Amino acid sequence: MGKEVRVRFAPSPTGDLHVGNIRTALFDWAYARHTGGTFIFRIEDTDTTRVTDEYIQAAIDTLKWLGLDWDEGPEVGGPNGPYLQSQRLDIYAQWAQKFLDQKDAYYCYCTPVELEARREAQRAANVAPGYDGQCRDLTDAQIADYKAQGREAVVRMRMPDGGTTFTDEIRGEVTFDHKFVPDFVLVRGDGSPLYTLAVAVDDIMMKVSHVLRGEDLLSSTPRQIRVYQAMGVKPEDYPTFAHLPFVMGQDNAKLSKRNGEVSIAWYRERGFLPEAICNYLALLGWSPGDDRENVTMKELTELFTVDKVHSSPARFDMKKLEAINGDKIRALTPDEFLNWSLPFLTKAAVISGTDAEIAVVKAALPIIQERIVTLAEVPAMLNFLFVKNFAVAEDCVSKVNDAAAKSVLTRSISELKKLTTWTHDSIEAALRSSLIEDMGLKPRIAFGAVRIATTGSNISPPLFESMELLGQEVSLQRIKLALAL
RNA sequence: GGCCCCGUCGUCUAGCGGCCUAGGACUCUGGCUUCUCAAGCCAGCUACGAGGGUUCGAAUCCCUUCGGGGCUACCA
Repeated sequence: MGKEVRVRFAPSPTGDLHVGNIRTALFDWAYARHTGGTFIFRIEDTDTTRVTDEYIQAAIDTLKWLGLDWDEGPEVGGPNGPYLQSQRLDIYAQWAQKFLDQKDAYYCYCTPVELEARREAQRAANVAPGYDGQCRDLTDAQIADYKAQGREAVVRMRMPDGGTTFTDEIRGEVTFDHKFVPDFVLVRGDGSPLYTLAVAVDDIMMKVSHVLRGEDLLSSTPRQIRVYQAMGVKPEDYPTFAHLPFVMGQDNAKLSKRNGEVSIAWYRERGFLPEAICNYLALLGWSPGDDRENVTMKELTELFTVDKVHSSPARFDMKKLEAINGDKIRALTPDEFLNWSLPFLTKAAVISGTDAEIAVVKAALPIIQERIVTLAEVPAMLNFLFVKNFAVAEDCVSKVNDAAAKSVLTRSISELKKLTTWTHDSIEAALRSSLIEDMGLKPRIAFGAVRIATTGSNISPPLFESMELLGQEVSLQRIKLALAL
């Protein structure tokens, strides 16, 4: 109550940040912003065999792209740094030594092979597997003997008898009996710290007040609390825990490459807007409490509270993400839409980026804004305006080379040639009076032929607007070309 | 196996003992609109995992059961 809110997002970048990570980051960020607190970004890179600099940089870029700005962390610094655990090794070593001195921790000389054998035996005997405490009270002679054998020692935390009970903001009171929380390793044989040591130390030293993280860490909470105790932290100064439900894949398994793309970079390339991703992810495990679904980032920070977070896992649904992305695209201002679209157009080589091209794009975007779901569709939608070697799509040729279509196109040419003003209104008026009224054709038949001739496809943005953008000369050229098919 | 978490339409959710013949959104189906595709509008389909209690009354509280998930590392 009343304590300063400090939340952290602390990923271990062993790969690209995925949907689940980002949902956690989003909630951390939203909570910090909602409360006017501090959002800390910390990199948990104690597992040097799996974390790479590339992944760390990618994580930083992804958070930036999503608009999840942090107050303390990489690049921005802060008073509680450094924010990369790999740069805090001496801190962990000091605490580990203190725990050793206090007899809260002890050196364990068991080898991985021995441990595995004993665990196997425990499983076979149907006993809870876990460290059996063999090295808890070694004599000096035993230690000397192990050392003489050249054994490496890990530092292990002593779990006292009893249990740990804490209140999870999302799940309520949770209790773990220490019978099922074996003595755990704090420091590896090579002297490097483990997650269990580093998180706890950092959360305390960085004055983290609220730990919102994935529910996979729920059962590691008693171990962290044990470290707090050893650090001499008073219970009222422990962070508040809130374990977020998982984001699952379609088949109810943890999200993975197999059941849906998980990397945020993938969504970025596919033309999803950061705001759409955040909006959709916010709805996974949280709701404003009413029927609102479309929220901006700003509204999210205003509405987000932990008590509205679910305790049950949610399945990721691409269709709904797409629907929201479409909504967000439609809500873009013309300039925003232009800025988001340009990279996709140049990457697809539809335009090279000249001012003249951009002017056309700018004029054309309004007519496609409500017909696309992702930005990746923009190139295909506008390609007909820029294509050098225009040709009618294969599967559409048969629709414009019959007698009926040819008469439509012939008449269109003669009518359109006469126009002295070339606007979608004048084009429509000319075509309607000649093709529909004079020739008595159904609009979809008549305009369909013109559409294929001018845009090359039976699916296109609105016809008359498209022809206006194309210009009189090019439009006529293309219709003549179709007539020759 | 043990420990822990979770369980409302296909999916995301609203629901905190009577307002629930369970509401919204996405998907799907049908229709309207319409120059194609969209968008928009209307309609429809479909859910409280099961069984016991408690209560005048339960999706809401309790128990059991079944199902799903996590952890059980010198990963995080």
